[in-house]
Amino acid sequence: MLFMNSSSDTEHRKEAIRRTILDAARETFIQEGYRSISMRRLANKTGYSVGALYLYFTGKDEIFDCLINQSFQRLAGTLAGLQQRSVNRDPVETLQKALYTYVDFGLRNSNDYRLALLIQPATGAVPGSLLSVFAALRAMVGCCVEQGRIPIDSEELSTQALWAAVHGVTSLLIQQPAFSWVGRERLIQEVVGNAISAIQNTDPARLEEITVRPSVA
Amino acid sequence: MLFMNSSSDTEHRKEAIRRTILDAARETFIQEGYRSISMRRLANKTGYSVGALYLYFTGKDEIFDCLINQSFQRLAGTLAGLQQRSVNRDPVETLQKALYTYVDFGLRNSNDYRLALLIQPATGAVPGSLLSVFAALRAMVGCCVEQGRIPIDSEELSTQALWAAVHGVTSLLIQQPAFSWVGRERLIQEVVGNAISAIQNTDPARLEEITVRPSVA
Amino acid sequence: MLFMNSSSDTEHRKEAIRRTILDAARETFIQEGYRSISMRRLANKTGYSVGALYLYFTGKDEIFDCLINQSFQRLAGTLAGLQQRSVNRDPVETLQKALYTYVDFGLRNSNDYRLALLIQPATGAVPGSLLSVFAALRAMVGCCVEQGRIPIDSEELSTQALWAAVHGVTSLLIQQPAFSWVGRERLIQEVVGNAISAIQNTDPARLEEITVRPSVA
Amino acid sequence: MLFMNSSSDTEHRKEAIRRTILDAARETFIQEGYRSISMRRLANKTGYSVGALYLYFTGKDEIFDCLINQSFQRLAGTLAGLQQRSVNRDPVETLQKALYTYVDFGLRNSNDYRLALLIQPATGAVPGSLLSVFAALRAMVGCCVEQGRIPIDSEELSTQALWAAVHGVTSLLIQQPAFSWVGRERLIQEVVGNAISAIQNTDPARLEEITVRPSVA
DNA sequence: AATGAATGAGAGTTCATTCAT
DNA sequence: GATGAATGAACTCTCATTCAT
Repeated sequence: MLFMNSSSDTEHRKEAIRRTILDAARETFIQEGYRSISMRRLANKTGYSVGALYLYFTGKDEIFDCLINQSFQRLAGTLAGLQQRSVNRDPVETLQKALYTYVDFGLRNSNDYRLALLIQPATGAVPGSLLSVFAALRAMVGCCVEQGRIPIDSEELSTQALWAAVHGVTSLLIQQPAFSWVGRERLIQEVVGNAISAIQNTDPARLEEITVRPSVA
Repeated sequence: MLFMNSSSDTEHRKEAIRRTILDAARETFIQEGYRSISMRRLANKTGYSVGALYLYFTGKDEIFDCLINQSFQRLAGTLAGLQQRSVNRDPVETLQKALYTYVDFGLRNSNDYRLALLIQPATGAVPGSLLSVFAALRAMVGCCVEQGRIPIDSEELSTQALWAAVHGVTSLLIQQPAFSWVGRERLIQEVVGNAISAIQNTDPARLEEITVRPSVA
Repeated sequence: MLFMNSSSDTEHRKEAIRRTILDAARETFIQEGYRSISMRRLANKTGYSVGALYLYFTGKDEIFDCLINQSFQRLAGTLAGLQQRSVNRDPVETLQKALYTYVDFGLRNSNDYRLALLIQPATGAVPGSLLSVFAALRAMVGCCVEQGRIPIDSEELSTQALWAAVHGVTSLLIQQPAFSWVGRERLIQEVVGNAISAIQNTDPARLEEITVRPSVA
Repeated sequence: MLFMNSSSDTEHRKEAIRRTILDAARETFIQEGYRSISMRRLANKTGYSVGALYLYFTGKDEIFDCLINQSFQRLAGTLAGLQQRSVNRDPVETLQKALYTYVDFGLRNSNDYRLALLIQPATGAVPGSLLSVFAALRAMVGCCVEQGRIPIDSEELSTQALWAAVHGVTSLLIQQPAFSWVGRERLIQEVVGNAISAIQNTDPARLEEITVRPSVA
């Protein structure tokens, strides 16, 4: 009886320490920029020795991956919750809310966002948590399609276009804070509004009209 | 008389060598990725000694800045030329061409694009060449406004929204090549098309409708 | 009465666990080479914790020493058995068999052989098990002397020369597998044959003839 | 004129420093055993910084390789000189001298010898300088064959057997200095004498007689 | 003007060993 | 008796930068 939960306890303790380390990593990261996270610095911040970090993570990469996944899983969860709570509401409005949520999330967790989307990933694979975020968006677009608010067959395309729109404004605001933006809010509203209204009118036929594709030397 | 131009000559020589170094840097950069550029490697490529690089540049950062500026000045120039050559054409169509040009440029010079817009700039200042690119876009939008194709007073806002749109699709395609995009071309056309049609309909009044702004915990 | 054997039991248990650990060590050792044995890896293989290893061994060195001794005790035992079973046979032939056995043993247990004889021993002492192997060889040479097949008084010298011969071919074949050996078997037969025939003719007088001893600068 | 030799001078200087570093490496190696050569320690010994070592060598491996090659090239050179100077002498006597020289070399440069032949080489390739040593021995054996002192067609086999013999005694004396050897000189003479006399009598037919090849469980 | 030499700091990672529990 | 946690020192190697010549 006494030891029944021992392995479970161990797991819990281990997980708790992993969280501690990740929190410190995130903080260091926010304070000093992504450049400054070295295993040694992280060890100092956490109070652990360098070697101890390797007891909880296989290496630096895993720490980075965990940071990113934590963040984006939170976003994906928020988006999923949003959809569940809005089951009888206007799906387009819900989608719009989701886009705002996405941008807000990026701006509030700009370091994670940078880490996940702006820094060349070592591996070419798309992080699972990012796919979850995309999937959540796509599910919302799917609702709109079901209710006839978005042309059929454009579900994937429209979702990708929406992603591009919100990512564009989010990353520009993060990476170029010194630019003379017309108010952040106003720009965000413009971009989100444009994206939402555009996909509602997406007409495959229209695409055919555009034949001009310039080249750059 | 004999030495009158000496300082000018010196300047010319200096500038020529700077160009030589930058060319080698760009090439190395393209071949091996921005991560692998070290001053030593760059010295080997150019044939100069490591120390010599510091005679022409204050350090690694300046070399990077120059690379970026060179690239974006080229883009800005291309866009300006586009406008000049399209003086009697439909300004919206010209603008559309410009957006495609922007995306193409980013995809073709993905290393430069990454360096300029996706990697945290050491200094907060926006590079001048990037401002030039933006200014070129804005000039085109201005033409549209002049001809009544875009609502008055939304010039700055619309340009920023356009930038966000093209930057969004460009950077996603660059950074997430492994994602299962619906064809690149199709996505680009969708995004550009959406952005163009959206700004034509931008209605300040519409913005007021949107009052919902969610928060993320 | 109840506890009389407790210390003996304890000893038995301890010894059993030591054997378990050594077996795992040997296996790891064979699979991954001596370089890769770390206490952590060994702990994983055995299922024990790292700390537990230190309850049964004073440290890594003792584990290595035990491994070596185990192996060479096995060889010494094999050689002794060989002699016992060959009590009425030609002692020279038995000796020859023993030499082949030695080489075979080295090649088949190359990791142990490397560990014992090719890697600088931490302590200067000759491992006891190695002395046993030598003693077994020497006993066989002694038989040959007794039966007049080898000149008297050269027993120790001859045994050492034999050892040198078999060790030479064994270690070269182990350490330089890439060398273009005339077939392994052929070389072994040549070396063993040479050694056997040479000691039969060892003539102390002959040694005196050799007076030339060159020096290397 | 002034700069004509500049690259040559540079090369000379570089080579000189390489030698300095190698000397220090050899010394450290001799004093503290092969285990203790780390780049840091070597840097301390030489007075250079760690990074500086990498200006002259590509890494630790190259330093090791150079140490080994230096030594064995010296041995190969000595052997070659021996043969040249003994052009009209008894080739067997010259060969005998060479074997003594080999053993002496190993004992006097025991660290190099250990490095080259007793420590598992990282790469499977046989070092070139070791091949040179073998080639020198083989040339001498070839002389003996030419003069009818050694049976024809056994040249390669005999040379390998000789190598095994001298390597055996050399490495045993190096690795087991605490063993109760009958005097070093006496053992060496026995082994070399045996080897020399044995190859003179090598008879392919004899090999056929030996059919017994035991196995070890 | 130009260089080769040199450096110190820092990177990620692994290790044998200890010890409170 | 046994463990999980932790450490500190060690490892090889790379870097941007400086400076005497």
